[in-house]
Amino acid sequence: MLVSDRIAKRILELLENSNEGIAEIQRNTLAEAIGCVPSQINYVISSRFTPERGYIVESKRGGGGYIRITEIRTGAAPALMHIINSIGPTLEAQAGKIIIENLVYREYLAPQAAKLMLAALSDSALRGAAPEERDTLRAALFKHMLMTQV
Amino acid sequence: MLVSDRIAKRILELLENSNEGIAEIQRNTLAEAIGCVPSQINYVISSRFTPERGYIVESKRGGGGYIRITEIRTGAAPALMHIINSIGPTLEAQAGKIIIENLVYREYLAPQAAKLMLAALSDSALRGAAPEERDTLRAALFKHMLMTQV
DNA sequence: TACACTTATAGTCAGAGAAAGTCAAAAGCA
DNA sequence: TGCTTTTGACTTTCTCTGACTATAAGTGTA
Repeated sequence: MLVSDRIAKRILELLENSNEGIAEIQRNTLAEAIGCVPSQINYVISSRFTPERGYIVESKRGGGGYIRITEIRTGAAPALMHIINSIGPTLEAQAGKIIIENLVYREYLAPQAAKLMLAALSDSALRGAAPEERDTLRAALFKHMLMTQV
Repeated sequence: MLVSDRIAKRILELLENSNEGIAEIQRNTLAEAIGCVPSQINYVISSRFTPERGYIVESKRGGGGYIRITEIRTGAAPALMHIINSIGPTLEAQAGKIIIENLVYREYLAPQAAKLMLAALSDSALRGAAPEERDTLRAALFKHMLMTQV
């Protein structure tokens, strides 16, 4: 299992074990527990715990510093609308995949619907489109499909 | 025996030896074992492990990368496979709509899934693609999405 | 008290490394 | 001759690392 996956898993565990959906970590401590350099924690957070995926991240440096990751909790409809609005004119396959997985995790999307959407957004399904059009198309497809779930 | 045949055979073996019908390979490793260039793995996958033949392919690049080929075991819905195979290289929006409505009527497709698919196949979702590409794209999208419902 | 110095954190960024993907040209075959 | 296979150069994506920077809190001293 990748170091990044282990870090993400650990954070998700902390989120699940907290009633408020808050995980508060100390960067150096977590890095040491996982066995990686501290900056890799930043990498994982900035690549996987973003606002589009439904997280708020705050931190404090210096003595008593911390990183706090908060899971945004709203109903399904506002969450979906938020995502639809936050997706720009283009969307990469991997980014779409992570958003969908997160929606399933938060039970805003049925696994069956998620599978369908993942298939539609995959590179292989969009192979028929010119490469420079794919990300635009993917964004449009995703928005249209999400709209049906609101 | 062709190199491509040996690659395909190897993947099929992996699929058979897996309970879930999943073969996960590392492109470079397999290429080395077979004794070919890595890109030939892509060639074999894109020419033989297609949705029409009942496979779903996912992959990840970078450290810890992989290619995952999932075999769809069509127990419940041969009708869907039949439709996937009967769709040619292009598909018009109206034709897709009729097929979907029919599948819902015959209860092969949940209304929720149907909505998602209709949204993805609509002209408005595909307006980002060049007009001459749309019907090709729609056919590929439809096949990929149907595969997930088998 | 105000200031300087020290310690304890976290953040940033560029580069290296580890895969997979793309595409067009060459080669092989029916 | 026309389709399929094979090859390899180039691209893209994701991960990991470490040096350097920024900020907060604690501590001692004038």
